[in-house]
Amino acid sequence: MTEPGDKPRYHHGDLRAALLAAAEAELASSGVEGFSLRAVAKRAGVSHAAPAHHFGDAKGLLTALCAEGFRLFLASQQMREAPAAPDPRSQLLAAGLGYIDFAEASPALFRLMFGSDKPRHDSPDLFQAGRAAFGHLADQVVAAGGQVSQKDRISVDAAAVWAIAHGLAALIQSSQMAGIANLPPEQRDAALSAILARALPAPG
Amino acid sequence: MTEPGDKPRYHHGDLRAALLAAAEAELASSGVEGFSLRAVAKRAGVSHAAPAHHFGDAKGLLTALCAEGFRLFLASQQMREAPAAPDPRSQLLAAGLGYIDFAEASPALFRLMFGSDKPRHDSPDLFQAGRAAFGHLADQVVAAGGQVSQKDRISVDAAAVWAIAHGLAALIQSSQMAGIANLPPEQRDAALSAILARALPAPG
DNA sequence: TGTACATCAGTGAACGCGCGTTCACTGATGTAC
DNA sequence: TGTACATCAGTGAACGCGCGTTCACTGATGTAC
Repeated sequence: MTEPGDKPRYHHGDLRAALLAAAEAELASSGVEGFSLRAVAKRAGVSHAAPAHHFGDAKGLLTALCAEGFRLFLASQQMREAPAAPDPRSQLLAAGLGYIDFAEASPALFRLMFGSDKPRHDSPDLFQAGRAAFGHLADQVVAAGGQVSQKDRISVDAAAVWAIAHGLAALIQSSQMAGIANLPPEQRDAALSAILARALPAPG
Repeated sequence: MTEPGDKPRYHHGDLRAALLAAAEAELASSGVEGFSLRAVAKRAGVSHAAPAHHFGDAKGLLTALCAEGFRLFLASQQMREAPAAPDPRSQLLAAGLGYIDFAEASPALFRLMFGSDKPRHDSPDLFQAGRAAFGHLADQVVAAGGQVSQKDRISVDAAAVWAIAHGLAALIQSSQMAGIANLPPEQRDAALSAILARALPAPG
């Protein structure tokens, strides 16, 4: 992506990052199903063979974008936690709101992460990014007094919080809960918090 | 789809239904993103121009399949209700289990219905089928003592039940809750019911 | 019952399209001496 | 500081592929008389 005043240079400088940004924009505008490598390259102002140098093939680019998505996803949760009250329960509800914000703000990315076969789900980078995002949620559940898995089993507390946040996110993302999503921000947040709170065992 | 012993006839008889069945099978084996009209026609044993007579174009076939999916989705909920205890609370939990069963049994169809742009979401047939499925869930919530929307607003009760069922369904469908999904059937159902029950206000 | 004819359902060849990938290339960069 | 050279990053033309759609056609069906 050449900045307005720049001379186009043969070597880009940081094409990898520019391609990821272009891919995110392209995904948002064309959706998972309409996504193409050539369109991303065009958006980044580069020949369509260039991405291969950085990502190998098309799946590689989508995999990297998906991992990036999990990092943004985590950041979205943390963005809500910062201004919230410091008690664990408030922090957990805030994380839930951040979870939903992300799905609403980046629906195509959300779909890529949770409903697409295109990324390589066995990629270590992707695995680690996903792990970090869900681990954060699990930590919040524990802090709020819930219990989380020993070994691979997940507790009812953690599963309930996760499921309800994910369900709200997915339904809003697919325009199936417009009644709530279209409320004024404060009412929206209050309604979502009330629903999220159902997942918690004891009313703090 | 010609039965083993049949002579292939020029006129199929009920190609529309056969194409829908082939489309469902093709979707299951190739996924939403790999779905193609030609593969469906091949699977149904028919030239790839034939579907146009029944569905217009590729989007038309996917739209019809999606509507069919909502009918199966409703049936899956009812399948669980039949053997369950007749009290409203048990019936609602059963519907939730049926909701999840469907996503697990037909993940690609679930994705087509909830996470794809390919079907025409303004199709009256599709709209009606979706409406019937969600209306059923809403009825269950009301019967179990919750309150549902006046006008377009949805109640906290209904949204919570819907969100938690949907979240469990979506997460299990994308292999992100294997810890629960892989339990032996009875434990699985018990765990899911316990989580679903969180959404309900009063412990009946 | 038989024939003519309109309508319908499926065929198969052809079309243009956008896609991901490959490949020989070239311009830019960095390093060794 | 200057030159030679290896390496890297991006180009652009070409490839083959599968796709959805179109179209003239033909076989089957149903109906009117």
